[in-house]
Amino acid sequence: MGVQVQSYHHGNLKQALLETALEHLKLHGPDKISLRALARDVGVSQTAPYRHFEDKTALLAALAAEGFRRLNHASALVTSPESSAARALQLSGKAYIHFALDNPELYRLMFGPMLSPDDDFPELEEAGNQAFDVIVSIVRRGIDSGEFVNKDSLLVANSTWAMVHGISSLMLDRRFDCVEGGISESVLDESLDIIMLGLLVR
Amino acid sequence: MGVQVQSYHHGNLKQALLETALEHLKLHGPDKISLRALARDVGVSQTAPYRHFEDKTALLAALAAEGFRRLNHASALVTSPESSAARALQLSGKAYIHFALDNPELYRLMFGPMLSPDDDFPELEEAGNQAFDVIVSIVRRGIDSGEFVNKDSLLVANSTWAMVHGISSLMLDRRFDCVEGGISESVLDESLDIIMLGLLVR
DNA sequence: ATATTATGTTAACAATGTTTACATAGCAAC
DNA sequence: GTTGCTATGTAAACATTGTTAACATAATAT
Repeated sequence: MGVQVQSYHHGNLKQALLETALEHLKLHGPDKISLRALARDVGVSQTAPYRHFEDKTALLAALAAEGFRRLNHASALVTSPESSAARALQLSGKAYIHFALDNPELYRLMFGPMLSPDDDFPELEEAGNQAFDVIVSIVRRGIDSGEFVNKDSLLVANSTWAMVHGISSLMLDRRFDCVEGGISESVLDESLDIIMLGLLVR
Repeated sequence: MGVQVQSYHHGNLKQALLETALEHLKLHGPDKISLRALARDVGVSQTAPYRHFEDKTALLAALAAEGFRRLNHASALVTSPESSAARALQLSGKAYIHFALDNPELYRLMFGPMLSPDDDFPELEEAGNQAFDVIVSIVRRGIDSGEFVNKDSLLVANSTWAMVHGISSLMLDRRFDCVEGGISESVLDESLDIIMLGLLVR
């Protein structure tokens, strides 16, 4: 027996903090996250988090980085190298938007004002860049294969990301018409079609 | 002479609070705004704001509404009924993005997580809708004149807004490549061209 | 075994949002 | 004009938060 009732050292506090923070994010917005509340939930003193995160902001940044990694994963999963670039972009975009709608508060944290682009969080920056790279590589493939217009691939990727992020963001704010309490796949498809039309060679 | 040194009643506290709040927004992010600091700056007790705003959130909502009104103004100003819808949309979009870049923290407040779409602020909602209407009316004109594809005008307007908002948001987060310390007009034009290409009848 | 480092705790501080009770001004009715 | 009513302001207090400083304990290396 000898169940480990209480040990002075938690053992995996950093991870535990991030996980409960993700839980809290599902309930309230990112601005409502409190270090002390996290510590309470994990069952540790209120200053313990400071052994693992310099700041509250640092914890939020780690959270956002995890968000980008998951977004990454979600949008990269659906693409297969066999399909056309256009189809890959469409599927990837839909997966992206669905991720945002499924994790609204996490997404708001990732792009919200709690994390200023001025402060320096390499982990966050890299995860964000990788999310962008998913789009870039599909766009490059489309340009190389002649499917897409022959414009600067970074510009095209940026525009594509802007479109997908814009739809996600407006939908989260209920400023993009969608079916009450859900999302209409056809609306999504048609919106994505509009940007794709600007990309395709005619 | 009898200069009015101190009067128990401020006279125009609500407006004064909003104005200094806009000042504070230029310096720090929306999450850094403090009711007490505003009261201090205006020279009034820390609880006086509660006579004019139920909440801190209510003040932020009023601020965001003012932001939408200004955005509105900025993006509607540049459109003239004589020009083509395509040109109007391009100019209006550029004005929109410039507004976002000129008022980064205000824009972040307008779309940030401090204001949940769940809570009810009629003033904010109306101002936001009017911003949308600017786009809708241009899109309608383009569809009616045969310039734009004959799709549902709300869908097209939504997509257009998504594009413009996406560009703005990514640029504010420095996730959209642009000239260091400024914005490249040509990048902006080309990005907007891409969405426009999807709209134009071919 | 001992020293060092990593990790956790307690106590304290200043700042904030908010509520309650009280004070004063402006104004309308009599 | 006095009397009340309402709008607007103040003061005091509370709970909560982020953060720091000083101390305690565990894990680890020497």
